[in-house]
Amino acid sequence: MRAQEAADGCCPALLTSPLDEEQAGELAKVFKALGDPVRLRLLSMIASRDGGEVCVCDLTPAFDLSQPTISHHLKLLRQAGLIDGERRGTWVHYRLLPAMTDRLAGLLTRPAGEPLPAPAAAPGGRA
Amino acid sequence: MRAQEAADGCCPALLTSPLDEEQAGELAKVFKALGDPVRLRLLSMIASRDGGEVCVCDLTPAFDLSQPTISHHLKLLRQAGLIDGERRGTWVHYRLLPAMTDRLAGLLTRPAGEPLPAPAAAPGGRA
DNA sequence: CATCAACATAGACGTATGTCGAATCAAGAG
DNA sequence: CTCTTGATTCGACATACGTCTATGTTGATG
Repeated sequence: MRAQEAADGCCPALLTSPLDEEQAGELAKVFKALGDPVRLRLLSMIASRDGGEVCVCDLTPAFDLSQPTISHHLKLLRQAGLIDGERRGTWVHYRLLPAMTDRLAGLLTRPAGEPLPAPAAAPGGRA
Repeated sequence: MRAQEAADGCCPALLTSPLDEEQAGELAKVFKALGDPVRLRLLSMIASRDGGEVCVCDLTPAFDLSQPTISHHLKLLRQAGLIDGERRGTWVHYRLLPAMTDRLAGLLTRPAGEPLPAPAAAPGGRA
């Protein structure tokens, strides 16, 4: 399965080797799930709970959006493998799946020994 | 936990404290820029270059897309603060801006001492 | 069984996004 | 100056996305 991650140690190595087309597609889904302010806040609220679980009834009132919309965003986060939900009685509790965030963090972390790209000689006024 | 180092400068601490609405909007733009397979591969190709710079003429033929489309994606990556471009003579060279990827990596990295959410372990009342 | 509350799903609608071809701008060669 | 090559910008279009209202499903309660 994860054939090429062994080549660099762990993961698909976004920053150290050109990304495979298939890997790029998989990763894009996850990043796309993070590419929305509402979902980012939802993930943040879920992840920062010490117990690790948050009831939807606690999430919904924090936004100025309808309940189905929140439910929709939670579904996308779940489909991206970032969170998981479980029904307990009347309420549904969501929790973070740290495996995915760990993987992303690893992808975006430069190897320690990697030389930073030498900055251009004299940055001028243009950005 | 003194999670947030600065209001807008360094580390909004996605996983340890609820994300601010404005921070979420800013972050979402960056993640949205990463939420496309083509852009992920472009970023990967640029970042993995040892010299740190890649000519557009090297990037375009790697895709089955028109040159304007590649240029469009590069523009989005640049607007997200992930890469920067510089024209040298006929060709334009792009390079990674590691500050942004470092920031994202930090956001997605859990603090070492942070207790991982135990999967349905605590039967007691939730806080 | 009837009813209510918490979430999820379905369909609809406006906007954003990815893509293209054509036009335009920038730099070098004849 | 003109012509060619590299790259961005522009205008258009199909699709995807975020949001809503309406409806369905699940579980608790009387």
